[in-house]
Amino acid sequence: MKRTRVTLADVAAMARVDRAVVSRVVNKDPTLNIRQETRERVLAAIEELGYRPNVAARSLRTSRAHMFGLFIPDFANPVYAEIIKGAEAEAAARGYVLVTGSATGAGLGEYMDRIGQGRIDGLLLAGTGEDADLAAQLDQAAIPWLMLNNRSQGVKRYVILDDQRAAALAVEHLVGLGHRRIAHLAGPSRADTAARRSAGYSAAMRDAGLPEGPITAADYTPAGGAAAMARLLADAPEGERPTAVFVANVASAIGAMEGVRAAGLEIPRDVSIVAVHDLDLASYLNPALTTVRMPLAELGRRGVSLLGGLDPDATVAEVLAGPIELIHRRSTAPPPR
Amino acid sequence: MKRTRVTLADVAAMARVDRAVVSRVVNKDPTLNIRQETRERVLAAIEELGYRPNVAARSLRTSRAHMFGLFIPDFANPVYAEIIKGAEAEAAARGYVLVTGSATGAGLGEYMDRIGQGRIDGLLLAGTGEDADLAAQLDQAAIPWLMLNNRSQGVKRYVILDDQRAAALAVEHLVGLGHRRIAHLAGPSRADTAARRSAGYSAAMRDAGLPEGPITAADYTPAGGAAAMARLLADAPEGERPTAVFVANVASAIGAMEGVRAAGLEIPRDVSIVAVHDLDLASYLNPALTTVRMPLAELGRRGVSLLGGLDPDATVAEVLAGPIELIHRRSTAPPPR
DNA sequence: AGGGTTAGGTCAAACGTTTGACCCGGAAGA
DNA sequence: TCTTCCGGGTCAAACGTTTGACCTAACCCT
Repeated sequence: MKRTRVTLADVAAMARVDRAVVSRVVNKDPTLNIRQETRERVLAAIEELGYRPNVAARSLRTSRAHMFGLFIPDFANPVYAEIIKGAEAEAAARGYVLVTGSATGAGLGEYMDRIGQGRIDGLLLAGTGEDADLAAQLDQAAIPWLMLNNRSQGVKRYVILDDQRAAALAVEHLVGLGHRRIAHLAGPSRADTAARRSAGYSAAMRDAGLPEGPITAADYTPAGGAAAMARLLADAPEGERPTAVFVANVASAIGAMEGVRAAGLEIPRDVSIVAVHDLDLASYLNPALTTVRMPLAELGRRGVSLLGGLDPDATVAEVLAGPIELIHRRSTAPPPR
Repeated sequence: MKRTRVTLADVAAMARVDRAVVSRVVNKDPTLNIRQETRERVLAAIEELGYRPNVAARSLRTSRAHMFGLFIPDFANPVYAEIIKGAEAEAAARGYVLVTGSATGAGLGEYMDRIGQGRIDGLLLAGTGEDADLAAQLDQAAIPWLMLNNRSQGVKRYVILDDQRAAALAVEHLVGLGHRRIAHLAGPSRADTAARRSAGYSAAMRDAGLPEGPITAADYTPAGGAAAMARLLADAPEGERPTAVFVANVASAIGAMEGVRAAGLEIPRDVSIVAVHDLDLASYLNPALTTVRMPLAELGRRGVSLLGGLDPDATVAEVLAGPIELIHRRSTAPPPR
C-alpha cells in the first residue's frame, strides 16, 4: 500500500544508478549507452515501484505539455463528436492528451485564462473563433493554433473541408431526380461553412441552368431549422413552392423535416430534403434522411497532425481532400408532377 | 511582439519587489501585508507584461493540477453531452479545467498512461469502468475518482440517478393511458443503469397488478434498438402483441421506432413508446418521442463538486435528488381497442 | 531606555525532470 | 609507452512557482 509518489530518484536508488540513466531509459534516449543488464535493472525497478513520470515536472523542464486543446461551440451537436473522435485518436497516437472545451457558458477568452500558460501545446478551434483579436492573443502566448472548418477574415491558419463540392453534390442529386425549384436553407450568416455551402449551391444551380430558389438562413439547430422551413414554405407563392430543399446542416435538417410536416406536407412526396453531414441518426429518422457525408473525423485527425509540427508563425490554408459522398436515403425522390 | 515567456521574475523586476510578493498577490494570499501602492505596481506590471502563471511550475510545486478528468464511452451519444456540460460548468466555476476522454479506440488503462501522474486531480467515470481492478490502480495513484450513473460490483464510490423512479414514471404513464401489455426494451445486461431501470419496470408492473411483458436487451444505440424491437414484435404471439414499450434509453428508442415501422406498425396507433432521457432531438422525431427527463447536467455538476473535496479514501454512495419528469409527446397514446 | 509588536516585505529551499558536460577505466592504435 | 577513443555511466544546473522562515525599521507601551 504505497501512498507516497514514486519519483525518478526512488527508481534510481532501487536500480543503483543515477537518475539521469533512468530518465534516459524512460525516454528511450538513443544517445544512451548502457549495458543490457543495467537497463533491465532499471525497467524492473520501474515496474516494481509502479513509477509514472510526473507530468508537471516534465513539462516544466521541457516546456511541452503533451496536450492539445480543442474548442467547440457545443457538445450537444453530434457533428463535433465526429471531429473530436478523429482528433482524439490522432492525439493518442502521438502520445498526446486532448482536452476539449466548449463555449457553453463561457467564451474562449475565459477558457484560455483557465488553461493558463504552458498547459497546452496547441489549440484547435472548430466552428468558433470569429474573434479576430483572439488570434493576436494566441500568437502572443506563442501557442500554435489552427481553425477547423472555419475561416476568420484575414486569418490564414485553417483547414477546411470542400463544402462547395458537398453542396454541389447535393444539388446535382436533386437535379438528377428531376427537381427544378430547389430552395436553400442556409446556415447562420456569420458562419464560414454556411457561406461556402451557399456558394456551392449557387454555382451548382447556375451550372444546371436553374434559377436560385428562395434562400433562408437558420442557425445549426433543429429549432432554427424548423422555423426557417416554416418561413420558406409560407413565403412561397402558390404553385411555386420548391419541390426540394438543400439544407446546410443536418441538425437544421432534423428541424426542417418537422417544419415540412407542420405545413401539412409529406417528405419526399411533396418536398425532398438533403442535408450536409451524415450521422448514424440519419438512417433512423422518419423518413431516413439523405445526406452528404463529409470526412469529419479526418478533419480532426488532420488538425492535430498539423498542429503537431507547426511553427507558431506558419501559415496554413488547406482544403482537406477526402471522400465526400452522397448517401441516398428516403427523404429525396423525384418531384411531384 | 514579445516572444519570450513572461515569468514571475520579470514581473517582480518591473515592479521592484520580490517574486514572493508577486506570487502572493496573484494568489490573493490573505496573510500578505502589503501597501496598496505596491499592490498596484504589481498588478500594473502583470497587466503590462501580460503575465500568466505557468501551470506546470505551479502544479509541480503544489502538486495540484487544477484539472479534472471525465471518461465516457463515446462522444456521439448525446446523453453524455449533457453530463459533460454540467461537469464543465462546475469545473469552470471552481477554476478547474475539465479534460474529457472517450473509450473509443483505447481503454481507460491506456488513457491513464497518457494522462500520466499529476496531470489531473480527480477522475469521473461515466457509464464506464466495469473494470474492477481499475479502482485499485487509481487508488494506488492516490487520485480521487467517482463513478457517475454507474456502479461496479463491490465499489462504493458513485453517484447515480433515481433510475427506478424514472422507469416507474414511464410505466405509470403507460398504465394511465390504459395499456396492459407493456413490454420492456432493456439496456445491455452489464450496464448498471439497465439493471436499475429494469428493476423499476418490474416493480411498477407489479404495483399495477400487471404481468411483465416480454423483455429484450439491446445496447444503447439506434442499431441495437431497431434489432431488439424487431425481435420483440416477431416473438409475440398473434393477438398478444404488446401495445406499449418502455425503452431503457433514448438512443435505443430512436432505433426502436424504426423497428416498429419496419414491422408495418404505426406509432402510437399500434404501439406506444416511451424512453428514458430527454433530448432536444426528441421533439423533432416523427412522431415526437415521449421521454422521461433526468437531471443529467446536474449529475455532471454534482460529480465535479464531490470530486473537489474528496478524500481519496472516502466512500460515496449518493442517489442524486433532482427533478425527474415525464415529457409527454406524440409517441404515446391510449392502446388500440 | 528597553522590549514587544506590526507592517511590509525578502530569502531560499523545495517540487521532479531533463540534458549538456564531464568523468573513469580499459582497449586499441601509433 | 603514450595518446585516443569509447563504453558506460555520473553531475548538477536549470525550468517557474510556492511558502515557511526570516529580516528590518518604525512605532507603542511601560
